[in-house]
Amino acid sequence: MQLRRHDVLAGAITILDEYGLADLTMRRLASSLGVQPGALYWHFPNKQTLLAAITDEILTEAATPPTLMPPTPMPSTPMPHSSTADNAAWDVALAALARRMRDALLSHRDGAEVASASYAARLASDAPQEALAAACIDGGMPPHEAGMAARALFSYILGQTMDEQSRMQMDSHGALEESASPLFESPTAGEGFEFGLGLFIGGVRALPTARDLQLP
Amino acid sequence: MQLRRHDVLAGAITILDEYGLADLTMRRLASSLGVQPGALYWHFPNKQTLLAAITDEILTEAATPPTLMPPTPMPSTPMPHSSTADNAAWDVALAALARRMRDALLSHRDGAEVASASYAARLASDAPQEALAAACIDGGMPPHEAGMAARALFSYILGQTMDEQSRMQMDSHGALEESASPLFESPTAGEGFEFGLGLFIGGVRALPTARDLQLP
DNA sequence: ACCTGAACACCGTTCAAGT
DNA sequence: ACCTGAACACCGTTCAAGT
Repeated sequence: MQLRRHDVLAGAITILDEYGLADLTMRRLASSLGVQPGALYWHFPNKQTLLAAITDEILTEAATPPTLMPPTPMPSTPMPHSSTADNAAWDVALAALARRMRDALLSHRDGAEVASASYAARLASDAPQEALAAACIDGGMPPHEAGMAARALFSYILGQTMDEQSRMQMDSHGALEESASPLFESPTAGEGFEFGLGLFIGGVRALPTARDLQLP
Repeated sequence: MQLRRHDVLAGAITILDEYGLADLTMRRLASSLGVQPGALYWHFPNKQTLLAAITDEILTEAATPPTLMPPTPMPSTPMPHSSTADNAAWDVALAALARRMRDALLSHRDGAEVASASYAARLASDAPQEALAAACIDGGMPPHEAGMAARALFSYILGQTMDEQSRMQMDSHGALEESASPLFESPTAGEGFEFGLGLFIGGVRALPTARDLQLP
């Protein structure tokens, strides 16, 4: 049976989920696929690129909602409120997108760390940021600002989720802590993310006002 | 001449600035200090801890402003507006703190990446987040929310700065790009950071209002 | 086209033994 | 207390040669 690019990717994700990023080595991946290490380099030029492919696999689906198959168009029933071109619930859509990305990262061990490394190496797809930017544009933001807002929100999603995930790993791996100054009370799972997301969206909502004011 | 912990740290930062994180190996650091690799392990238990010490060195100073030596107390001149206990310019202070942290990270090659790794490993000091939280409390936020806001803002600072820094490195290392979809127009240096910071602070400012509304 | 065999040039970490 | 010498157990990557 010949090895296909997709098999390498799937094998890598399996090792990631089961043993974590530290144990995801090219040699270990090769032996789990019953192949010599060098064989992997026919399918991927290097490890960084393989990690970026994992990142895309994890996030790209979250960035493109299932297109919500219009539930078999019932031509007789007129949709209420569906005629306005401008999406009134842009904030709901933006928040939903952000949560989908967080969930996708959390659904794989060390997912946020892998993604962070891939984006730092500038090898992963910009689809997630573009999806966020599109939601901002739906909210009436000019494209340039939407791009910046999307990048800012995505930075937050990656960083915050990485933080949560490393906290999880520390907790499961024999937690002791609650030491000296635990930065006040640690928020429960997801509370911190939701709070930061709320701040961000509140900031976007306040933007038209802020433009007249003086930003600090 | 005996090696001291501080010398190891200084040597590591020198290699980081000159050659980058990829070239900062324990063996290379040892030979630059004229010592065997094993010697480093008397001063630091492992490489991760050394990297965390670098992170603290880079960020702790930025988190604790120079205390603004009260310019030789002139007891005769009464300070105008200085009697209010509540800091009215909390947003200015918060933004200034965030900028100091960004600047500190940018002042060392791969600084944001080193910090990101250290915080992911949960080995770096929480002083930066605590400083941000204190500024939020000065703005009237309850401690629990201030902690969450500080974590969120710090995640943003780390992520966005890492993004900028990796972009810089790509630009200097033979930039081609401006390819297919450059996520609209790339912001000029610092513009992206300021915009996201403005969103975040706008969100904090809008918090009391938002608490009555329904967050999405 | 896809993979093996085998090497190259490294890593981080440990630890007895020295001074 | 601080470091050497030397090893252990790995890495990612390359590349002629095979099929």
